[in-house]
Amino acid sequence: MTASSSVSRDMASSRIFETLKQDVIRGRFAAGEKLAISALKNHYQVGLSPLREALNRLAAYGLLEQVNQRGFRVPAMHLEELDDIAGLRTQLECMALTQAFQAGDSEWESQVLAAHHRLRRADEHPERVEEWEQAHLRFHRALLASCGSHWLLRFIEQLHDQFDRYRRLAPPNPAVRKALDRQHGELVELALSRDIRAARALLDDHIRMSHSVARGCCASPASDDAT
Amino acid sequence: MTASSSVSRDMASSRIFETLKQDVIRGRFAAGEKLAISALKNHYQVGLSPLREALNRLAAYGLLEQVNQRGFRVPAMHLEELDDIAGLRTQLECMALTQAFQAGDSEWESQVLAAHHRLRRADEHPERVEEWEQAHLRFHRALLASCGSHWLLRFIEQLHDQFDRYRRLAPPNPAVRKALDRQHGELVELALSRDIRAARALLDDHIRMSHSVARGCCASPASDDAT
DNA sequence: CATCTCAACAAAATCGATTTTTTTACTCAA
DNA sequence: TTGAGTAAAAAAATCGATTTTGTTGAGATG
Repeated sequence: MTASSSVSRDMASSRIFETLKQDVIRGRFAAGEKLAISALKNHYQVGLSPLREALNRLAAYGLLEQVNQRGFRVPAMHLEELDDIAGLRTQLECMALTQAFQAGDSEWESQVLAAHHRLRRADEHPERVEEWEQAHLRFHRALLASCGSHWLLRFIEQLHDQFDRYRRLAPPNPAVRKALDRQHGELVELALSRDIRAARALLDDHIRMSHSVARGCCASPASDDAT
Repeated sequence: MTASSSVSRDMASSRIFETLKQDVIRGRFAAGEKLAISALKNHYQVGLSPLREALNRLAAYGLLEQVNQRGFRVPAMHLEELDDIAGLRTQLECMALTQAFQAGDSEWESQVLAAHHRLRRADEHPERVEEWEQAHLRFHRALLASCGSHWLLRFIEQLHDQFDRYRRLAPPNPAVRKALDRQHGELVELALSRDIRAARALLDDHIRMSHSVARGCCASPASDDAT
């Protein structure tokens, strides 16, 4: 197709930004760990300048911390912060959901259905975790996409990334996964019938469930060591 | 004082970040303008690396846009986006205000009073605009500081910066300023008496007033030109 | 024995130069 | 006149080297 021919590959700094972002979210670094810049440079095989630009962007995004003359570190994790993130995420997503239901047109409905279908398909291959993760993210994006607020969506995305950092510490749990998946189906139905009240309650539950799972794994936090 | 002796000056990149941030917010660049990197380098007298790191941070923060292989530009301004920013800011600040009133202790009350006093003092020198602006920002920060949510405060700060970019386009208006200042005083009283309902209504009005002022100046937007 | 100093070391931040990409200006043909 | 093609110019991105700053530990000092 013609569209894909315009794939002007992005800059090294953008590529390394995405890679590092995923690696932080997936917990490939220890919480509180100091990032040795030259080690990263060798590991990812990139130059110093694009690497530093990526680190700066990640720090501004909140997935790294920058200390004055002593480089970058992965933020420590605290139960307290998880609760903050989950609580705010619930409020913002419910807000967006309401607006999305009010403003959503039939194109939105189609996208939600499509995203849900992809999510169910991804569920058939339990071994490909990352594909499911991506489909899951996209489903929730699609559900709120029609809310009409650029900034609300932006903050929700940011909170989602923060939340995922905690959630992914927890080991996979088929029972929970199954329950969450049932909720996804119900959310689609409620979207089509525009049942705002029920959908808000369900989304609240949905996040609460993930929250409590993540909470269990954050309880004994190998957090704020540094040395 | 001893505290100020620990002024380990920050890196060049942080300094230029702050400078550029203020310059964008204060409208020293045209909306939609492309930033010529080497021109900035000369103008601010900094090296390329710290400059680029600052630009990357600003882009991640949302005060600049980064296009793939063609550098950075100041975001265009749209009435539609102003409405989005103002609406979301109202919701988030009211949310934070409620929590701040519930969780605020006497230390918080003291800080609010102190910030309000500084704001009134700054008001006595109408010529020093930036001092008033800073005091104003700090007053609103102090009012919400005890809300207990790091991330909520972070998002509010970000929206505040975005909002200011629009608000500062409007010419100074003594009548409006006076009305806003009266509201600041009322907010302090409502904070001390913990009158959540009244305070939310007042804060809503407060933002709405600034919003409509900014809206007047955004109506004929010299916005998305680029050439 | 604890603490301080300072040199050697390691790491981060910055600079200057090079490489890559985009934009501009121009030529020639339809 | 217009439009495609192309070479020169400009700008952005990246690299390698240098400078600056923080850290460590041996030896001196109280």
